[in-house]
Amino acid sequence: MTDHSRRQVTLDEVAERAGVSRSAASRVINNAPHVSKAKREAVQRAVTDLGYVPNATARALATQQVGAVVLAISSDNPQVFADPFFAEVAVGVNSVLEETELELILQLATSSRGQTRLEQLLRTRQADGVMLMSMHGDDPLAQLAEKSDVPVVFGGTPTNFEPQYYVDADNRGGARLATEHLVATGRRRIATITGRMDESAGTARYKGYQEALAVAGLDAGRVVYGDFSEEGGGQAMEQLLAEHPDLDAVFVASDQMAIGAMRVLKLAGKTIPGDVAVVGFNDVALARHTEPPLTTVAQPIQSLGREMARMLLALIAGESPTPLILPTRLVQRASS
Amino acid sequence: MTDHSRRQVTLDEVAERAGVSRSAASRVINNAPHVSKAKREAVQRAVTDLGYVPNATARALATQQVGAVVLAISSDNPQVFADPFFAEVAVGVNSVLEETELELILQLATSSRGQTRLEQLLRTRQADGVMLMSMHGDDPLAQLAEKSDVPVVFGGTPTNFEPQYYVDADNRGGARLATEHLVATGRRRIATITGRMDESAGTARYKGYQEALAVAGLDAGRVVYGDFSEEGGGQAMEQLLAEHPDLDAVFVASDQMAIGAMRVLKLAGKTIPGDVAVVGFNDVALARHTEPPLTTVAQPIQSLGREMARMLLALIAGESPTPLILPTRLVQRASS
DNA sequence: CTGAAAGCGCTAACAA
DNA sequence: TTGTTAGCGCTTTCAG
Repeated sequence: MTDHSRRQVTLDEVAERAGVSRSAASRVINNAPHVSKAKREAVQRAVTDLGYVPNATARALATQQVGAVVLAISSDNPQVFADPFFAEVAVGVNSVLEETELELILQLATSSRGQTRLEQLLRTRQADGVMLMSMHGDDPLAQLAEKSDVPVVFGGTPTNFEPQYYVDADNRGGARLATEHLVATGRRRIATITGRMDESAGTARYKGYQEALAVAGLDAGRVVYGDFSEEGGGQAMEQLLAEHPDLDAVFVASDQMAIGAMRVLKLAGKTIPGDVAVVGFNDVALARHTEPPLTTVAQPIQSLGREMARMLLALIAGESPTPLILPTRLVQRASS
Repeated sequence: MTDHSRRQVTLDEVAERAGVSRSAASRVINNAPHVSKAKREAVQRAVTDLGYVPNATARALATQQVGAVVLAISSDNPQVFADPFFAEVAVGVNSVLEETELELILQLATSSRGQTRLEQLLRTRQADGVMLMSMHGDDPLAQLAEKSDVPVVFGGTPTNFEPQYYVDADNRGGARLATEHLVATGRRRIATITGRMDESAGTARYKGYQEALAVAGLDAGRVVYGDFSEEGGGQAMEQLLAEHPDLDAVFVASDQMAIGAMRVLKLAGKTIPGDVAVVGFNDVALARHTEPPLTTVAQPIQSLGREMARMLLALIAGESPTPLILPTRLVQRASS
């Protein structure tokens, strides 16, 4: 390896080596026009000879563009990251950013410190754009982001307003799919355990459930409100069993909750899917391994990340992309 | 589209508003000494009045410090991120960085583009420090990082050399723990399914297994080499069963593989842990939910991230921290 | 097509 | 304790 790595090679050095002015060198680097072929080649040679790499900071200062975008995850609960969801989104985002010169800055806003930083970032434009995944519905940061001067795209939709630019999974459609499947397989007394109703994923899935039952002309009254946790899913199932002992199926708004629910169901002596069919949501890795394996709704998580990044790029380029809703699909396994 | 430009409040404006020189203002901002109380307060007032936030880019250019560190994950396989491991490390890292002014840049180096960028970064100091998790042993990037001018701390250890600064989980100790547990519960014909031997986690866990058996005076010859995947775990178990039908326990170097192995074991009519005891490694969420629940070795993943970040901070501050090996612990469940 | 010169916003050495 | 003065490395008018 060449040992030019000691001190940084500057543009001036390149220019001198190539025997041209700094501006000419600059033009070549940014392949701008108005440079003779001869000079262009001389500069290129100097660049490889010297191992020149432009100083991103200086460039950022001169162009007033940071060269970095932020993936911000705002949540009141650091626990959410135990979920592979986050990682997969990041992979998707990264895959499209890799094609550009942009860096990816990660901003987990769980503590108040983290939130303050995100706020400042939004106010002072320390990034060229922000992708914000807000894990609870009425996040003040979400509002602030929407008003910000910095281009922002949302992952998922806040509950209290509809952002201008977002990409979301089709939670409602997925829930409808799941419930329709239950109807199609002969179930008639279909209950649901909802997610947190302060998250749009929670409300949307509940709506999907209602819609499907309305279309089928079935009663949508067997409802217990859950919290997305395994623990909570179990409790909800107990309550459901007590209030509606006749149920023959349950659509559970997350796999975690479904796992808890299945445990309770088995404890109560119910067979799955014989007595009660169960469908979950998310298709986490665990779903394949439950007893019986869990029918569930899969979301295109990596695509979500990818599309968020693409949308942000478009925004930065001055375009006006339209919001996106990505399709979900039913994954049938033995529990229904 | 909305006009995303807005002028930023500069230090000069603050200085003027406060009626002091720019250097005085600067000193206050960085709370340096040599400023009279009166001026200090005047500046502070101006700052809040104007809503001044320093321009990080300009500061970076002037100080020659980027104000950001990189968490780089180098792997030939984008799939590794499906693992929550990555997310948890990031959370740990973030938690300590949150206490500082440093940003966290994520660099997933799976594609050659990503690797090139990481290389450039290492060569040209576009970050104040790098945390490198290298997922396969003889990663050329690892060598490059070690030679780099930029402070680097490794997560896990490469197979082909020992870096100066690293934090790793005690894979060897964990494997020994697991195997000793098997010995202590009366098993005598203990097999192992190893991980990939081009990853240090793979070789270290294999060594731990060997050590424990050597100490116990038992035969350590029932070995099949695996690849950390569920699929591979199943195949390895088949081979093991064919070659060593007398085995009464198996230490499997990852939970994923253990799950595959348990499936094969059951198919072969073996009871767990009656006929064959099984112990895994990692304590993934799934381990709690297998049938029977999987005894496994837990690693302190978040701590790993936290300690990496702390070590990097120390390095940046000019200290010489010592490498760290974090303890693992046995989580006993029904499979052993 | 080419190069000189004026910044981008901040820090830091040096005088005063 | 103050303020003045150079830069940090790059981009970008603006004349030539």
